[in-house]
Amino acid sequence: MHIALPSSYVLVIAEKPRAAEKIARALGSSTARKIYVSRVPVWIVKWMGRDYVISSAAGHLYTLHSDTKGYPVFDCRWVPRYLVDEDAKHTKRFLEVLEKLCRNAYLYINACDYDIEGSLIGYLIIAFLGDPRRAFRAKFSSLTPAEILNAFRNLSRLDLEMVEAGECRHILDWWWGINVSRALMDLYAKFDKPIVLSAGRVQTPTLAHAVEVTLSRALHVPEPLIVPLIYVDIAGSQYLLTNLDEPFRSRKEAEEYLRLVRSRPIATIERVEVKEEIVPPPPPFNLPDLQYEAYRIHRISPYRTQQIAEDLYLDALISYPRTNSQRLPPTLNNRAILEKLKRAPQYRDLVETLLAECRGVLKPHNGPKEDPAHPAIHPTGELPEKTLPSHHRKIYDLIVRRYLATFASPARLKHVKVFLDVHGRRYLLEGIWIVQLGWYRYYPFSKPKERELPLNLIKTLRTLPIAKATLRLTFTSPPPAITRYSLLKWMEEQGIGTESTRAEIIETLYRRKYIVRREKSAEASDLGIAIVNILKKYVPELTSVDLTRKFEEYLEQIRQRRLRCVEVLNEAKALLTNYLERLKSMSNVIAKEFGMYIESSRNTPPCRICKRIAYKDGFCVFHYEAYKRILEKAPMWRSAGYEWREYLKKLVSLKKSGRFVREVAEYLLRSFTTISIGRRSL
DNA sequence: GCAAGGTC
Repeated sequence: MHIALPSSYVLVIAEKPRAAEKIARALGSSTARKIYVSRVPVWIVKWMGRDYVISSAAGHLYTLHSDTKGYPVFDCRWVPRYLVDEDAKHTKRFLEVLEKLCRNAYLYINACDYDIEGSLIGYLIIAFLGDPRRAFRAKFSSLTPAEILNAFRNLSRLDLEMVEAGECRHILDWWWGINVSRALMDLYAKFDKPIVLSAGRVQTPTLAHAVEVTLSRALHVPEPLIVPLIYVDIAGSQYLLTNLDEPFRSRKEAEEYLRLVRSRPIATIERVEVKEEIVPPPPPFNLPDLQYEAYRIHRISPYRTQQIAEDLYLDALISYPRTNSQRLPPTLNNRAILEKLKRAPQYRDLVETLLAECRGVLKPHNGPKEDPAHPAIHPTGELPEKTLPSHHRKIYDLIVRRYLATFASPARLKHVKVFLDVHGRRYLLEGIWIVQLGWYRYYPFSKPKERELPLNLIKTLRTLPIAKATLRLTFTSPPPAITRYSLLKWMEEQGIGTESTRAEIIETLYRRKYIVRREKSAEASDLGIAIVNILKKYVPELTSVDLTRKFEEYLEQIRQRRLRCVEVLNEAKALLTNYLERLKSMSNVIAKEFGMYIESSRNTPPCRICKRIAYKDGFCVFHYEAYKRILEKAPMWRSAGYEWREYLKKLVSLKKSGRFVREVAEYLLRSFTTISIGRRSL
């Protein structure tokens, strides 16, 4: 059936099709009619006696662009995205439909998400295709009918302060990012054959963090630690105690302690703690929680998880995944979803147990995080038509189980902690029981490992006999290696990037080969280290999260009309021009600096160990730093019983030694051998 | 080609 548009109407512009639908249903309830124009959904409703046409963008339909080559470049302007972005072809349809709809509209309402980006997305459409003088803003913080109706009954004027702040943010990011990226590529081309490089307000601080972790691992000199291993005997079984005090650094002291323990092998019970813990069921998933669990349990990267969740969503198996909400709305028919899930053999028993357990009362254990547009991720109850690929199946299973678990009863644990004293040092013996399985039945990935202790017997005792006491030599560990997930978490903690961009920005760092896989984890590459060190020296702002903080302050001032965008831009332009001129004038020096960090057979003079430029004492920056640290820690190792040569050998064999440390230790051993053989031959 | 930000 063909439905004609009214001859004149109020045009409502939402940010995305799903929001348009919510608005249409709120205003028009059952009378809302939907048509498709070029596959873009357009809703027609009558509300308060007026005709409304409701359609949507698909995120940003315009982007900043400049035709100017080289740098500095500041002349970017808004252009339709599909013209300059191969991956944005679909935005053409949306833009053309809005262009048509704008022609017969007598009023425009910007009903995009009520945030800085939404204000800008809607404004640009109205400014380019409609008329801002006949436009209003609808402000709602959730897409519930009540909020939407309230927003439309109380329309605001266009929020031009928000628009100005949004545009300012876009331009600042573009100026900093494009200019510094171009400068880097230019400089690199003087060192080696040209490659694509980039830098930006979010990616560069993240890379700087990756570099810091990588270097502190690669330069890690393990320190020897001596830990007493004490086994107590309880009713014929042996239990290893956990050390609560610092390990010994000196072998002599540790051996004295051991002699003391063996001379009187008794542990005194200081205190026995018994605690019941009630573990509430988890909230349903939002996207970050799902990404965290997928990585923790299946080692699936955050980016991949997001892609898989989108696939599952497009297959109608789960709800919209790009949500920050940990809440299931009361309107959701959980009963119906569970009944449908029951058709899957692997969930039938679980669902039946759950329904029996909660006697049909399905109350989700909602979390605190909310999202204006979407509920928490949940299965729709639809079942896959064919077998899902392995990773898809794992993600789907996580979502289903987490959804079931959120309705289940709490789990109950019993913790027992026995605090002991052995000759002045403190130890712990721990037991844990699952008293009631609760939600772990549905979501076993969080179930703790049980460890039983003869508690009743322990309660009657004041001492425990020591069955065995020895010393174990261990070594300090480097910080854990970076992973896609640890970077994502770091960005979240720092408050840089957004929900939908973080995972992608991390992929950019891998694509540029700034971060590379190494064994099971990842590390910053020489290229990544070079970029960070060079930018730290010449464009320091870009390597720290402070730039984001500065932007945030500026934008807030613009929103309060205490500052104008043009003032902020003038300041940024002056600063950047200065930096870029310096980079240009120093280009020969900087080209050489790449050789400090990146191995190349053309580097002269080379390091004694690798093909970087020698920096000091014949070593490159990294091997020199490692050499310095090895010398610093030598006394500590001597007191643990290692003379110089044994120390170096141990550094070579230890897995915990940093890469540069091991290479220097190998080198020192090698040159030591060469010298002694040389002498003998004399 | 280069940013970061929306969403498909």
